[in-house]
Amino acid sequence: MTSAPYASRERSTKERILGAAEALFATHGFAGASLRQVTAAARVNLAAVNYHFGSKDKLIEEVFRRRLDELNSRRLAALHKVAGKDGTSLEDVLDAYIRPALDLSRTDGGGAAFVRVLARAYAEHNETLRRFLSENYGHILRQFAAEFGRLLPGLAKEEIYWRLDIVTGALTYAMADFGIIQRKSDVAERDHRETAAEHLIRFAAAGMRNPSVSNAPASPR
Amino acid sequence: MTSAPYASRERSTKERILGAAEALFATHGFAGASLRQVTAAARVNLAAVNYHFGSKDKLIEEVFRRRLDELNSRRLAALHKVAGKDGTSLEDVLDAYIRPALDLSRTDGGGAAFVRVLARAYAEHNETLRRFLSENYGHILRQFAAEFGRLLPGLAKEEIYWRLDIVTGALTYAMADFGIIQRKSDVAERDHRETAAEHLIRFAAAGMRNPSVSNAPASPR
DNA sequence: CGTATTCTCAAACGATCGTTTGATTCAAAC
DNA sequence: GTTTGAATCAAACGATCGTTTGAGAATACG
Repeated sequence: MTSAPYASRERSTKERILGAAEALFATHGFAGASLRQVTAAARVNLAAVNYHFGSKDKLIEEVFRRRLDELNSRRLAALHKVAGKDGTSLEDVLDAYIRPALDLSRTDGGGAAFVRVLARAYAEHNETLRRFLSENYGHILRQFAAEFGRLLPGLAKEEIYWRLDIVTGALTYAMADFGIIQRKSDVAERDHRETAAEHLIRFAAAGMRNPSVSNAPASPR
Repeated sequence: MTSAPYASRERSTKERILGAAEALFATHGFAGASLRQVTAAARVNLAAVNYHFGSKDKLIEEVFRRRLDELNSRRLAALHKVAGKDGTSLEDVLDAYIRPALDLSRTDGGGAAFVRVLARAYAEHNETLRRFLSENYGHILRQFAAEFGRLLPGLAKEEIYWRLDIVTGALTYAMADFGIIQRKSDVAERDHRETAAEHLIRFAAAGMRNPSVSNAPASPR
């Protein structure tokens, strides 16, 4: 294992494959995007995927790992800036959770595509993928839940996990721009995402703050 | 076109195909579930799909139409029971929106599978499917938005659509049981969904009631 | 009855899938 | 300059995909 040959090109073969796979997985899904589409978009040979990653499944895992590592550390960094402080508000913690995903979706290098890939991953029932995501998300989820518990002492631990779970679902949904409502055509994509994040933070803060009710809420049928 | 031959079997070939397709689409996705899997699970001949439905895409559309017609009419019926009345609360309207989906997910005939299919449809970028869903969902969405506007006169129309959109995303996410948090093993599936619906109604009501803010909420970065 | 229509079935179609192979090209090591 | 190993390439592998075909079975209708 010496230093890589062919290194004097714009981006390495592995990175080009990862970028192309990210974009195509976002558009056509994991089963819907073929390795021939991916390698053609990356302008590399078909065999390069199995050579560099081993298999299509391993490629999928690598697409996730590259972005999730960054997203997780960013969320934790934002959380640690406000966690345990006196003046910290619920909106601050939610912002630490949501903002990094928004920033990621605005990254030039395909972050917007990855957010859609992430939403697909939630919809996929693939057990291998679910375990992979749970390991990554569960780590930061516990730390956020602890901080929410500090700011909302009246809520049970399980209740907090419930609400944070809903926030995550709504976040994934909104960030991926899967809404039924079409945004106005004159509103740019990133302004749309920014507006969505603001709405979501207000929405989520109100939902998290809502006092717990002992019994069933609306019509108990 | 006379009455159908072969009618004297447990369930018709078309219905068996639809049921098997629903279950397999929920598990493996639209591209991930093959017609050979579907016809094998339905115990019908491979060619039966193209004979009865024309193509795989038409089969997918029919899987949606069968359930969405029922879900839409149920939601509208529930809405019309409370719309325009004096004592109607926000929770009542949200219940009219969420409860039919919960009931559908508890249907014996594969409704639980369809809810997962529905969540997949939101994650799919398929334009044909998006248009099909938008036509069905847009219809009831307008009526619900009108009632929400009556109960929340302080909110702009666009704001209501934003929030209702987020509720729909969170609903789809929660109903499909795609949460990160694993439910306790001793809690049955339908109890889990019931609890999720109650949480979602409380969460959504608080979010819908949250007064509008003129400027950006949390950290404006 | 016989004819017509609807439906089922086994088999095959061409296309595309993920993966593997073996030769070739390239850059560094000695 | 020769050797070495990593990287790329065209080509093909077997498997599976959605779809079509044509013959046969089952029902409906005269």
